[in-house]
Amino acid sequence: MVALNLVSRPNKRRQTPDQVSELTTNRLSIYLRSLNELDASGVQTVSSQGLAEQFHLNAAQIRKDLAYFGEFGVRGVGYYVKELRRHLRQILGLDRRLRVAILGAGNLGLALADYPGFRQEGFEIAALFDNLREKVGQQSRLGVPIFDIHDPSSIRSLPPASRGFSTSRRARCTCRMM
Amino acid sequence: MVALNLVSRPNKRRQTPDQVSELTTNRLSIYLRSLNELDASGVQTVSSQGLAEQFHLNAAQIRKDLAYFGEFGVRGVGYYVKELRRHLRQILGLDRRLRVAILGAGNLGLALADYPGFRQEGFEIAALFDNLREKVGQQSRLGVPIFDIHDPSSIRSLPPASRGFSTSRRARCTCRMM
DNA sequence: GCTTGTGAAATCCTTCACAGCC
DNA sequence: GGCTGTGAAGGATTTCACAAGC
Repeated sequence: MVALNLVSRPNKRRQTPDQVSELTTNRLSIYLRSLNELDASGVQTVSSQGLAEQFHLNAAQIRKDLAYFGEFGVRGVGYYVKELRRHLRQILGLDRRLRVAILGAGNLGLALADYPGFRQEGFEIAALFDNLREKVGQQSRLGVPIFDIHDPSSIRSLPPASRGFSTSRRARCTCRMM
Repeated sequence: MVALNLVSRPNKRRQTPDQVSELTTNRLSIYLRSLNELDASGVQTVSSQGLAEQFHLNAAQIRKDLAYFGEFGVRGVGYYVKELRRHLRQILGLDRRLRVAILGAGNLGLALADYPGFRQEGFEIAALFDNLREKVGQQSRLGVPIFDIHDPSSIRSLPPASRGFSTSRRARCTCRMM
């Protein structure tokens, strides 16, 4: 059993609005993936049309999604990839390290804990939880410690800088990889 | 990098409708998870209200979602858990074995390939793909074979019964676990 | 009594179309 | 010329409210 919170919703009330639709924020994380690639390929600017074609979306929708958080584009030019990427990471809350815990330290939990792709995106897998006594106290190959799922307070033994989880209400994982 | 297709959308045109909203089908798989648990606990019937409270949803919405595919409920009683579960599994296409491939045979891919939870839900992980020469030809601990990602035709060596994948267009994974 | 199924109303989301700007 | 930002129109989804049925 695995719990992860990868698609971090924006903080309520960041720079703008009352309520951002979840559909919008889901798309933002899609745009961000594309911007990461464009940036890595050295592309400087991209138009809403360009993004739209990639994802079979409507260009106006993309502009609306983005305009919702500010005026990031330049008329006649499009969006500067680096700049938009920075903005999206901030809007999605990916500009700070996000500490995450994984429930279940079986093969899957251990593999997820050490998966480099998460770290790369700014997620810090800070702890594993399991209900098997013999696992508690152990750690993953890369050193993620395993705690007793029935004794959440045991996490106190973590150094304070690593505490403070954003726990998702349900043990449910909604992740997009690459 | 991992590609999985867990939330199987219903076949276009099963028993009813022109177009089922993806929002609806996503919720169906949420209901199904709950029904699995209720069934396992021996609960016989559940009302739309009962389901709604669990997920912070509107009871009318749940009734609409379900009524879209037929009249599964009984007025004054609710829904029979076993029966509704069977219907949902059929609607979501989980009543037949679904063959799935995973791209990437790293730690994560290998752990996913052997994760028992998938099999349990009727998914058969039939193949792994990787681009590392030394991995091709190997297999996971439980015997899922690894193929060359650059040579998809190599999958021909699988016994015919295991062929025929539903490939997702993008290497993207949207899975909910438990 | 309680609960479903469902039109109608309300709300939310997407698309169009164009003014405004580079 | 090309592209963004955005009001308005159009669609879709959700919620309300209640008739119908057990």
